Amino acid sequence: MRKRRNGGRPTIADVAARAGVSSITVSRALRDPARVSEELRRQIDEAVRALDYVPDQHARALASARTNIIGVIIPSLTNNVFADVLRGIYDNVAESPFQVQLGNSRYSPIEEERLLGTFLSQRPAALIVAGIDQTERGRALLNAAGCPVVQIMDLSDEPVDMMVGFSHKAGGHLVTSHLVAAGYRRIGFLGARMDPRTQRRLEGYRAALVEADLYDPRRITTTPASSSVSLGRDLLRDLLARMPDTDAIFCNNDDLAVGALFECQRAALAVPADMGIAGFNDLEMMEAAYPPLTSVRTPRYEIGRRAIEMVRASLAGQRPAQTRIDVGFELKVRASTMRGD
Amino acid sequence: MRKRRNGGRPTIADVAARAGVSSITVSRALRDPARVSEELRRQIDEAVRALDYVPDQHARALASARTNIIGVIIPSLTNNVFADVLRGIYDNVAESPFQVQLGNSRYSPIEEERLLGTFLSQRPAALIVAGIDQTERGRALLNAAGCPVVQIMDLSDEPVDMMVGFSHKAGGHLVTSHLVAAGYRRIGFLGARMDPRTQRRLEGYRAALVEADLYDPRRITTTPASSSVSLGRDLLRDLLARMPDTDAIFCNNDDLAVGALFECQRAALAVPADMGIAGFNDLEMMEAAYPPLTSVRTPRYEIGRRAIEMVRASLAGQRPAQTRIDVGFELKVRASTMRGD
DNA sequence: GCTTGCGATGACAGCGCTACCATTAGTCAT
DNA sequence: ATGACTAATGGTAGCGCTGTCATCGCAAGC
Repeated sequence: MRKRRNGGRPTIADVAARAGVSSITVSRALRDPARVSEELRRQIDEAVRALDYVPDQHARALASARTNIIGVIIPSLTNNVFADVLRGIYDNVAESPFQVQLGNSRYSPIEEERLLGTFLSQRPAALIVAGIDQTERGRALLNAAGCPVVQIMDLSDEPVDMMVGFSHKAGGHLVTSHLVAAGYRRIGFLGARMDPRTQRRLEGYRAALVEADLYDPRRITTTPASSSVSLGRDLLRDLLARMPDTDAIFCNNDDLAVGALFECQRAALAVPADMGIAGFNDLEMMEAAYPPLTSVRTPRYEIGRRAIEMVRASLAGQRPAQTRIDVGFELKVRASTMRGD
Repeated sequence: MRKRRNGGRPTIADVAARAGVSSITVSRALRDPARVSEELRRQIDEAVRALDYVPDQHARALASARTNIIGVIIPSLTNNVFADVLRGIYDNVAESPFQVQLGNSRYSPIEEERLLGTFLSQRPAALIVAGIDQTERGRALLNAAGCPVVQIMDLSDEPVDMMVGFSHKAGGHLVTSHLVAAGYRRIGFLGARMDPRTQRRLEGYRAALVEADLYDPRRITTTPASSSVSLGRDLLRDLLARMPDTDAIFCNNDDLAVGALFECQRAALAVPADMGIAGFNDLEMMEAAYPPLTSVRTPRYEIGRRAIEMVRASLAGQRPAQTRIDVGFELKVRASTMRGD
């Protein structure tokens, strides 16, 4: 009797023996049933079930120099925005033979580059990375990846391969223009983290205010700290200390907007009369706040879903017609910016 | 010249040739440097660097029937509670040779069982699972896993292997007793999802109110829907429609508490005078709310950190002295339950 | 009837690594 | 000096699967 190191799990040879065929036929029946006659296929299926056979992924990967791992690199685990994207990814991978390998770059391009190296050394089936702001070497790694690559959350004119996202600058511009149209004139900006996407939203803000001839850089309040509700409170407090006549704020994150709302309540500033508040992303809580908060709804789950869709199509040999998808966004105007004048 | 399927990556044989040793010595030098003489070790290190050699994980796994994958199964990606736990896990795995494989059971024990099967078929180095409420077969799988297993987030007297968590019932009891002590007499319960941990918090609530002779099951409002801020608003509205004299609520999640706060503002109910509000978990936003919201702080990051710590100790052959760790919790009393009477 | 082509199946040789055992040289007690 | 042991290194044989080529019928075409 042969000694087994694998804890008694059946191998493809066991299935083959039971089905009365060679192991390579079992391998084919499993990977591409059409290449095996119907009768053998039935016998093999029976044997697989009877033995409770599960293919060994490592052996498969070693022999074929291919895996079923989709690497996903995102900058944050705690940011709800990415949680929704991940849900879109995991939900749509669940029924497939693929597995997700998740990496957290913590908003550091260096860390992202390191993760890319680690992931690529495992020959992933595909790679999904958040953002378009890789380091030079990171981009080189992606270009040489030899597998489908999807950049998500943002848009640029030079995708490494495929891309699903929306324009953050346009989003920032839209919401800021809305504040102007609503009658606000001294509009501030609250920004946390200041990662590249945040920067682009700020650019949109700036462009909209320059157009309206209302731009005043002193109303921009940012911090490298990561976004949170308490930070929204603190940033608004800072801004009002410096520029007490500010009459509206665009918060680059919904967390900040909620924090700012609480700070207004604390300072007895009426929203939207004394202070207009708008956020970005439209997390679920925005609509439930009192007053409900204006925000830019971004289709985050959809981004995850589409990314997996593109990956699966590519791997099935059907490269999607559109390799650069703009999923857009939608301004949700709510009471927090409806000034009654 | 031999054909390579691996895209030209150097193998252990290349390193061995360059260092002038056999490949098995390279293998040893990499895995357990102490078993190789210092001189060879130096030469091998040099060769590894020169060739930019990265071991093939799949070949390693196949040959050794072991991997460096730590499987983690959690019930939700969007719940901030688990995001913090994940952060604790990922942060503490980053510097190790281990990799995390994440599974999302979506609060379904069946799905969890399926994931356990998938993960175990890959012979993980260790498994971390949320909760103690596995299916019978899931528990059997864990018992037979043949690797360290850590159950997290909860406590029981029968760990499969190791355990890091706290008592949800005690947490629910503590916060409810606090409401009683603060002078509230008609205390409601808002609960979403009603997963096992939520159920235990409800048990704590019930026990505390029975002790105080204030228990009235009609004040319990629950839903299987998943927790959210808008749900907190809706549940409180329901509760007040049925039991308008309710003077305080324990919300089984902070989301619900924030939603309830907004609903009080909408209904012009003063917090804490007309309505006391307490949550659970103490997410960051609780302290920033107006008024700041009472909650039970749970050490979520710490749970992730300790789980990895236990796993790494076990795998290093140093089984931790304590295999069942109660990380406790802390009641954060804030203005939302400080009635001035 | 014989070639040609094609679909279905199998034999065999690895993929890159490690378990296992063998070998060698050196150390120590007797 | 001998055997017994240890530390350092190597040789060999797989781990479980798939790529590649070979083989075998069998139908179609001349």
